Amino acid sequence: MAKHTGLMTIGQVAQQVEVASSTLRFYEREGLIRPTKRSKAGYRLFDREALEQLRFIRAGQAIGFALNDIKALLLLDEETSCKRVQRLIEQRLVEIDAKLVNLKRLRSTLNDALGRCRKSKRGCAVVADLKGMSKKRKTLYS
Amino acid sequence: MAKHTGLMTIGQVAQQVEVASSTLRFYEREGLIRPTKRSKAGYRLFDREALEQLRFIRAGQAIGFALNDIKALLLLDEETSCKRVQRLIEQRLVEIDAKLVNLKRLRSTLNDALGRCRKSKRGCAVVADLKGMSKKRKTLYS
DNA sequence: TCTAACCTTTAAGTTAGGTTTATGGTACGC
DNA sequence: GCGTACCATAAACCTAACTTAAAGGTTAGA
Repeated sequence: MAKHTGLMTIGQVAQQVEVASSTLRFYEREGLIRPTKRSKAGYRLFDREALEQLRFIRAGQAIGFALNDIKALLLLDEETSCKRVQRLIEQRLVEIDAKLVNLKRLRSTLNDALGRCRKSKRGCAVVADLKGMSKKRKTLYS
Repeated sequence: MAKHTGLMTIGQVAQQVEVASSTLRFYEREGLIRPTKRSKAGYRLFDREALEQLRFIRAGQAIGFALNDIKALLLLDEETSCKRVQRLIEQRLVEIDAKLVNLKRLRSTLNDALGRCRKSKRGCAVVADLKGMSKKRKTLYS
């Protein structure tokens, strides 16, 4: 198959980047990747660059970008001014900071409750806490 | 309506706890709440306790519990041993700690990239970073 | 009595990021 | 030339937590 061109079938690509073939077809439908060409029989054939692109996509996901954002990043193509990229990143940083604050607060709330819960003979401190919590704060988590 | 019983219609409850009426019907279907009674015409009527219960639900959501977990907590009812609650909380704490670690790492990655991105005249440091990232780490984010 | 703002139900739609199923063609080793 | 593993497509399904739509009954106020 694909004798000596360096091209790979969907399954080979899938194995390399550790995603399901169905996911790759889904990415293609969403406009995130495109096979280099098709074989006579209609098989998708990808070159090594596709691997790079897919790793880029997975890395983008790993840092919390939605596929739509990643698509935008892919369309930029390195030359383009990175203003837009900067804005995307800055936005993510704001979100992340908010999450960090909320998670830390949440952590200590739960940890305190757990401490009291472990000590108490009857009744549950955590449940009691939850009952009172909504009065104090709007969101602890996002 | 509901002249001098202290009962409220779904819309009144919805307004008090700031959720949509449809959400309350959804919660009922899911077994999270139940109206005290129905009016002659079939209108749901709730007492003040329902407000408490709903605030409990929202507080639970705010700290990252799924509705199913919250349902379990509601069924416990304060008397019950809080072993199960403890396990739920401990589990959440583990998740939270993992998230904190990932978010912090992510924050500094993005922040570094952003700094370099702001300085560079051409090409985008962030995009370049993303291209290299997948080789270094599995997950930065959850 | 009319009308606007409620309320009821069942069923289907939404979002994101895929996965699964049904049906059928292709490639390769023995 | 057979079996098995792989590929193709379209369309349906999945989760969570809701929202929206369609069709119709109720209530309060002027």
